[in-house]
Amino acid sequence: MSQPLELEGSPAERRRQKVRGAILEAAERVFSVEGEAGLSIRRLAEEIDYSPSAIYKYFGSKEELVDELKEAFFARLMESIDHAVIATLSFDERVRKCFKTYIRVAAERPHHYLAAFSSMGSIKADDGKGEDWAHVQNMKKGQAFRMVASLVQEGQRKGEFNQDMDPFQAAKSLWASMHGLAQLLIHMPRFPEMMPNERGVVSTDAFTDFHVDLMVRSLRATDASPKHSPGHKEHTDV
Amino acid sequence: MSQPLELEGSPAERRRQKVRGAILEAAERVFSVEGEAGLSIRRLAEEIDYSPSAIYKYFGSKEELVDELKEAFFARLMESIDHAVIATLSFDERVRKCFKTYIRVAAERPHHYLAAFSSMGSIKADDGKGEDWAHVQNMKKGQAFRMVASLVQEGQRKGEFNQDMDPFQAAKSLWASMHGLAQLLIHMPRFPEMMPNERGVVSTDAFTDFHVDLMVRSLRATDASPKHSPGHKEHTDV
DNA sequence: CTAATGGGGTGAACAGTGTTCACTAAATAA
DNA sequence: TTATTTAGTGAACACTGTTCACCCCATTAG
Repeated sequence: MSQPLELEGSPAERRRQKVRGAILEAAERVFSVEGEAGLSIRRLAEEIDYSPSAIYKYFGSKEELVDELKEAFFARLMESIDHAVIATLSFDERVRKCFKTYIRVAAERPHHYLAAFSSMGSIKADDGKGEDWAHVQNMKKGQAFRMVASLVQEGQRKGEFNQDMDPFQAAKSLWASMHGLAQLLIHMPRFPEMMPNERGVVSTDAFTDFHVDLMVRSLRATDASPKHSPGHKEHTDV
Repeated sequence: MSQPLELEGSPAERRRQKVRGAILEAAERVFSVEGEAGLSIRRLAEEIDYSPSAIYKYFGSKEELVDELKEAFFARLMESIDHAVIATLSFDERVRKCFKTYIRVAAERPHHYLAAFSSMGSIKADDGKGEDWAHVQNMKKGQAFRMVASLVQEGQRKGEFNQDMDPFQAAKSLWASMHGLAQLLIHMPRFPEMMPNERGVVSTDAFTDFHVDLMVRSLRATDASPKHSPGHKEHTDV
């Protein structure tokens, strides 16, 4: 994945990037196991044999450092989904694979995923200006959304999905459902086995399949007339 | 809500409970605004005019104190849902009200809700023994689940919901979807207004309605045969 | 080739945090 | 009244993120 190759720039710059890389690498190592709580500047400094204050020559703050870890994680998440979706043929399987990959990757790197969704501590101040979540929109240019939304649109064109909903609103709702399961799986790994009133324990994979199945069902075209649907279909291609 | 009345027990015990109550009250006050991050023992001590170490005569640790706040919150959440559901007549509206109340209360007390779902820091060690989430099962005796599960069963009896699924698995899935939206609303309050490609901003209420609508749709009976459903119906009444 | 400059690296310190512990002082029990 | 709990205290420990004056050396300017 990471290509050491030849660091570009002057030898000074190369040395700098090398140290910077070492910091990030060590940070990633402890963060993936112990999370932000276990990642202290002093410990990090010890791990790379530098003084704590040295780290501040490379990163303005701990938050800045962790932000870089989160960003890298999100890039990998998107990459995983892209990879999984591209290699899938049937439309139905493509949709399912997209959701399942998201949930699986999130559960595989719990600390990264949780950190990515935490304004942490004092909840992000809503400054009124609509940029409070600009990072999501910029994040791979909102690629995740466009992908899910376009899958919804494809389903609508094929007549498999309800045409009476806005694909973007649907994508947001689907995201919420994915996010919810991911979060629960992280916080309580035994969640899927809970309340098995038929014989046999339900595995994480099996429950994820079940959840995704419900998600897909919620999109299906039905003859039942919707009571109130705040998403009029507007034929804007994505 | 809170009834001061006559604290039971000896005068000594009464005084003790009074101080304990003052601590909890002050803690609740700052926690609801600033969350666990803003709640420090020293600040709390200052607020009630005691020394920091005094607090440890009443609570074993900060975590223990916060746990009590969380528990109280969950009790209120359940109460709100109960209240909302009982006062609703139509089955369809009852289901919707249940989901919407959960999401609304969660979003109204973001710090409490987030704290309640955080093993926080080093993710809860999975000791193999199945008690890792016992607190949820004990929490009002899993009342929330039984309520949702029984709503699902009612729908199945009425023929409105798909009979080919286990009500408990469905309840878990629905919980995940609720939880996901609640979480997203907390972390990005402007989430509902995101990507409005038809005219007009989508309010939180409207988007919640939309999401709940998809959740209900996912339960609806269809003639389409399910591909793989890990929830065989077992007629075990709840 | 020498001299000045900039920047990597350092230890000490500041302001916090949760928590413990020896110690009073007061209220209760005998 | 005496003995024994027990609420309350201040100081300290071991942490945390972060800053600051300083040193030293590599790179660059003259």
